[in-house]
Amino acid sequence: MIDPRILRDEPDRIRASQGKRGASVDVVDRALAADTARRAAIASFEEKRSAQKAFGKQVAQAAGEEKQALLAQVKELSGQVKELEAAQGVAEEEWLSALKAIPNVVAEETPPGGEDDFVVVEEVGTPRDFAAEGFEPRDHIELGRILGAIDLERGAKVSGSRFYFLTGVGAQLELALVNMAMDQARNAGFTQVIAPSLVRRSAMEGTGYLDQGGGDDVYRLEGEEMYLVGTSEVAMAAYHSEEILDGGSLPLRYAAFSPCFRKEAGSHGKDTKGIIRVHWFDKVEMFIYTTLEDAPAEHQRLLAWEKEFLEKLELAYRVVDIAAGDLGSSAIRKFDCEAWIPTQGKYRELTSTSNCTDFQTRRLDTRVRTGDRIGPVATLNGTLTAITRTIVAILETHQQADGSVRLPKALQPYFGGVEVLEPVKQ
RNA sequence: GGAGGCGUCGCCUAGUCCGGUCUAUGGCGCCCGCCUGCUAAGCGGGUUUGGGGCUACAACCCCAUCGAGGGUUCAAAUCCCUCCGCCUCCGCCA
Repeated sequence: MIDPRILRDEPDRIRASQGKRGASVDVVDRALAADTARRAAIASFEEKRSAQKAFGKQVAQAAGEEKQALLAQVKELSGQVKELEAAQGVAEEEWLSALKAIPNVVAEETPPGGEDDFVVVEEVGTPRDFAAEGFEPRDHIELGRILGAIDLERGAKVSGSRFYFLTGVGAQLELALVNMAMDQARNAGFTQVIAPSLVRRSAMEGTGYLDQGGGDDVYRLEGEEMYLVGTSEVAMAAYHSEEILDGGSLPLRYAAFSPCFRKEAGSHGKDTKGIIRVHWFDKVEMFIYTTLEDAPAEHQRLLAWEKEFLEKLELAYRVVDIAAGDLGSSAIRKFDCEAWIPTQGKYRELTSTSNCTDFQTRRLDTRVRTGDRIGPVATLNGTLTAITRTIVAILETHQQADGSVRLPKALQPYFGGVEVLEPVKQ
């Protein structure tokens, strides 16, 4: 939810942002009108209410005939107050829904346009040239099979399509990656968190995931108002909801591990093979609470931590600055790190970091006290590692002609010093 | 899953049975000032949050806020309903 003050004082800033997103400006006019109507409704109600309260005091002191007379008079007033109160409620609701329909005001630096209008910020490392090395790379499905690391057949048998078992070195790989990510985060001053992946409706609602397409991508528990999170961002954003944080405690940096669940509705036919796009995966997510002023700098730090992790894994990747129209409603800017996937011959998203400013906290009612002033807090999130895609990139990038896979140096200590994963079958 | 108890403006607490003088009591903590060689003590004052009006986003006035949302009533912290949370006991379980 955007700051109502910006809507009132600088509606053109929002209109410009909508333009950059390629979205309609109608929502802005609707919200402005709703704000005016709301304030009028508040004024009428409060005026009558005040009169009623004054009357009430007289009633309390009066007795006998005088009291009866007063009661007769105040009864009508009471009816009016009720009506005006109801009208105010309606106006508030309309205002709130209009306000919620406005996505966050994109950053000045955010490229305008849609999905294809991203800007490549940098390319790090060089994709391996397998032709020059003289062999055809195997895809992660084949590698996962011969290493005994990924069992897709049984995943489908037990849970359905887009499910998998990580087995043997595959399971080891996940644990190593999680530990390496958590260690990096801890060394950078993060608080490590294991977050619930099942949340109540208010948490899911507060982060806005139910707005987008009515929550098409979100699993809901049958017969209960509980939801499976698609990212621990949901739990971590709700973590400090309805709290006033101490200004001195900022920035609050959390590294949260949780399973993530996505229905992947609408992506039928995309990435149907392997573990690039699955209904469930585990992830270590960085989540930050900080001041609005510091948010852009913190965003860069998040990006730097993501890059550090990918570099330790010796992956070739690029950083892209996502265009306005491709941002979620809560982000003002987003960077994706995309790793080179050899058998696809292209870069694929491995991590993503967003600056959501005070869009989420306003809705979840998280604020900060600085001195004697209470003000808004910014939240930012960034992937440290989404296990399945990280595994895909590692296996494909570091494979050797015989089907073995070299482990990146930084990962070896988390693997008992093992340097190479050897095939266990052909 | 069953039974019972509880939820008051940072923390503790009075008030809830019997609705109006609750503009919510008192203590602790914290802030400002006074006093005192310094400190402590003492004394005086302040200390929920959101919204609206007016404006310098000051002061001031108003409205809401006693876990949340409804209801009854001229009037609700107080009565009724629903939900949420916490605690105790039983059952079940890792």
